[in-house]
Amino acid sequence: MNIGDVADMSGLPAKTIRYYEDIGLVEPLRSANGYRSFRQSDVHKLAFLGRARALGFTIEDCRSLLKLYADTDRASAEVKQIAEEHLDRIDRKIAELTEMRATLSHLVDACAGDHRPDCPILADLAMEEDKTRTARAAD
Amino acid sequence: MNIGDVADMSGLPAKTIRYYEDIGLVEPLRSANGYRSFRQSDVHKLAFLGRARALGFTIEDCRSLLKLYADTDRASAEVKQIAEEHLDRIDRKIAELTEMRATLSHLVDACAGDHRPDCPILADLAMEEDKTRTARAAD
DNA sequence: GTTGACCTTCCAGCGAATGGAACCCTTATC
DNA sequence: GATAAGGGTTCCATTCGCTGGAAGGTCAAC
Repeated sequence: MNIGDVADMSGLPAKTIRYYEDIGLVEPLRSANGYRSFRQSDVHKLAFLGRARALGFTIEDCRSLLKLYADTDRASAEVKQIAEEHLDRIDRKIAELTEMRATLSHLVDACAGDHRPDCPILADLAMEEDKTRTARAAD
Repeated sequence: MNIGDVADMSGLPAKTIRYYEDIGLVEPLRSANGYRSFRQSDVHKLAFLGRARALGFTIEDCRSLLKLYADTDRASAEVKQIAEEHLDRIDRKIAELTEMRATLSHLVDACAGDHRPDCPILADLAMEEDKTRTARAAD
């Protein structure tokens, strides 16, 4: 199979597939004309990568996961550890964003959003000495 | 003030402050010896930037916000629009992460995490035809 | 005069692709 | 046989927001 077909089947852009070959995640064969020639197993691997990336695993995680997948003697504990660490990362990210969201939506609500220049958002960012600072302290 | 003092006061690393000068967010003066010489207003601007970045605003947002802050004829609507767009970005990101989290924690829970090789996490990533796929479909 | 803590510039790298240029291969059509 | 469309190839640059490090200049204290 050529790269275009594989792109269609795996849902990954051809560019990304080439990149994945570059960094050693897949190793397609080559046809006589120099075109990459993908086996069924390559397509399967790429789809695996697509799903792992969609779950937010890093490329290095993906590399480990593929290795574990290939190793039928693996311990599921190893896989689970990678997934749990990733889950932690996600939780930390969500917590961070949720905090941002709270502060920001607070400020947005307080802003009239009209033609006048007075703006609690700017006042907060500038840490001006007014009620906005109190609002921040109250968070 | 030299960059080290400003770093301490603003909470930003010196490297970051130099970078912000590079991209035109601050324009400190220069002393005779070539050292950057920061005014009080520069420090204020940098602290503003630090807070805006902590809320997740992009550098380009920050540039706009600084411009609006400097413009006493601004309409608060302009500030609010930037903040609301950012809030949307945050909401979309949170939604994305929350979905990842749900799927992933599902899989983690289903994985024994012991010495045996059987692993629903890998099975799902590989889209193997078993109960895991059903679990995914049920999400 | 020498140490050590500052400061300077410039270049490279992170993650994970993505865009584009310049060029080759294949197939169909005129 | 020429040509055009639609594949494919490589390589280099760019994104975002810094961060690290090398190589060197400056300054105050001892």
